[in-house]
Amino acid sequence: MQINQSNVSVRDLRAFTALAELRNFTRAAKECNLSQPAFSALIRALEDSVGVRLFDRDTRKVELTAEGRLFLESATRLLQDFGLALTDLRDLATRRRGRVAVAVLPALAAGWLPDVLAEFHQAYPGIELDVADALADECIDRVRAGKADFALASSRSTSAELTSELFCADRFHLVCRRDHALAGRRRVTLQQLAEEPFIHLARSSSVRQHIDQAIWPGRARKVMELDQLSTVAGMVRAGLGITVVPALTLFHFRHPELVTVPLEAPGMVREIFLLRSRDRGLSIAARTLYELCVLRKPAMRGPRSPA
Amino acid sequence: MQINQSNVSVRDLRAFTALAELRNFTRAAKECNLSQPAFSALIRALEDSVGVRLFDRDTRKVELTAEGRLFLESATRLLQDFGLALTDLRDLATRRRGRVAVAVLPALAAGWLPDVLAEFHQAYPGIELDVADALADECIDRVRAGKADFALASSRSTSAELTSELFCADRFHLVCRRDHALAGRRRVTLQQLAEEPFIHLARSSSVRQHIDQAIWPGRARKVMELDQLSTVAGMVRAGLGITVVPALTLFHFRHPELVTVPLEAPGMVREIFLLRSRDRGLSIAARTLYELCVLRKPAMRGPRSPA
DNA sequence: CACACTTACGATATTCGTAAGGATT
DNA sequence: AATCCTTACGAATATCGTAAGTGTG
Repeated sequence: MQINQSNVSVRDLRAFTALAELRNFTRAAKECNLSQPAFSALIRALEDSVGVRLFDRDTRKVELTAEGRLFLESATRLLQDFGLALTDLRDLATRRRGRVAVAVLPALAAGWLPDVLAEFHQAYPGIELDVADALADECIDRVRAGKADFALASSRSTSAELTSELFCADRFHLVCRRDHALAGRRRVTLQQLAEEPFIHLARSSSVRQHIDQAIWPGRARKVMELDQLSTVAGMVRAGLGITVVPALTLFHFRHPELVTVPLEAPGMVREIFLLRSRDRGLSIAARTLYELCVLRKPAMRGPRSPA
Repeated sequence: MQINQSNVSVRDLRAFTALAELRNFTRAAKECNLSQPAFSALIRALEDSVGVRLFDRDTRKVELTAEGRLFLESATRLLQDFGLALTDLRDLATRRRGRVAVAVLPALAAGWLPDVLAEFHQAYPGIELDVADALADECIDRVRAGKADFALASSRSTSAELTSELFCADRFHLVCRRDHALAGRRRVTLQQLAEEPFIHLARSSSVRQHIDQAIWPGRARKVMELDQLSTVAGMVRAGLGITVVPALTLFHFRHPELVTVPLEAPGMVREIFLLRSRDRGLSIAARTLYELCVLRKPAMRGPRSPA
């Protein structure tokens, strides 16, 4: 007997239980796909390893010893537990079970993500999904805290813990009423919007920040400032002014009275990044969703105007 | 990945948990007494075996994957359970734990067994003892039913399930008062007792059966018939008669007014047998007590008269 | 003498350690 | 340059199957 350096394998336990059940070396050996002498040696090695004789055997009879009976209980339970552990693990690997948590900008979460998640869920119905629609800072926090596997946010990571890669570039569009002077254009420029009454989003939104950077505040004729894009849509529809929003939010403005026109403003792009922890790799489930997101990523130019 | 023929060993799990804890191949390898490359190969083989990547590793960092974290829980529990199973088993093997059940004739159980058990218990205090003091038939039943590991009884086994070996031969002694005519003899014969008033045990006792066989009933002057030997002792002491009992019961008659004299009756022997199941081997604890019983067995001639 | 476990032994696979390679800080 | 994981490869070890051995009913 080695000094407590016993090395018992799952196969050993299976051999043991097989012999305990069949009480016959020859048949148990066949069950384990081993020659009978090899099987015999295996059992002997196991007995040495645990330090106790497990079977009383002569040429006619094979019986568990009292100690063997005790060990059989343990061995059976161990095999069962191991099997369960392995099943769990393989369920994860085959994506039959699992969990993915993502943090996504509200615009993407509402407009683009649902179809992607639907596709994902249909392919892997056993995987639990956790979506947080949050602004950039909270997205980053969630990834950093391990509460999200990855995030789609509009700013790069601030710390070295996260990696970021460009996911898509969200270009801006004019939104106006169908009867507006610019409604028929294929493109519009910032200059053409300078004197238009403008419906703004709150200063805290990333959209507003981009716009303030491009159209310096003094130039635009601000009519009002709102928090929700759907409210902005209502205001524009009522003829109170125009607005400018990134392509990914245009789904808020799909309405027969409204028209969207791509904005000609080369530098004016809201970049969206895919953020994830630098050291903590993605789980299989998370990686799968990650890959699907990349595969289904919105076209870089943004969707055409619905007009 | 093999088709569900995974063979994982305890050593693999230990390596896995070591690496999960240390997050460093070199140190974990040392912990497992392996060269670092061998350890690396072992981990890779384990990952292949379970079919899932368990660690994310580059040259600078080793981290569990999400799947690895799940498996760590299982592995830890499995190792713990295995350790417990092994400890239990080795406790049995080293006789630090266990249980022995014996069925023993009342005479042996009261007179001879206590000292043997005391010795046994001192040597192996962790082993639980179950003693049934029962007559021959019940002793046999208990062994056959698996309720006793072995028995000391005064008849051979009736069935082929049990093996019996002669344990000791219990010879008969006269018991009389110190002032009795035969009290001074070194030996007495059956003839010398023929006319003595005789205190009998009940017909069901094995002692009585031996006596009835040797001294045919008509010849003895039966004074009374009792169930308990200690009552017989009292009657003899009161001068109501003599009796004849086997050596192993003489402890009932140790009294200043009583004398015991070996009986000269060659064929008259109560044989006591050690009985055990033919196929079911003895547990380590049982075998140990068995061996001690044989070692401490009463001398074949029976003890000298205390006179 | 037929069946079932054990021993013997040469062949095959695995596993090991050393040394070299490659990547990251 | 130092650290740490991986690859390469010959050597040591373990395991396997065939065949002979042994004991029991």
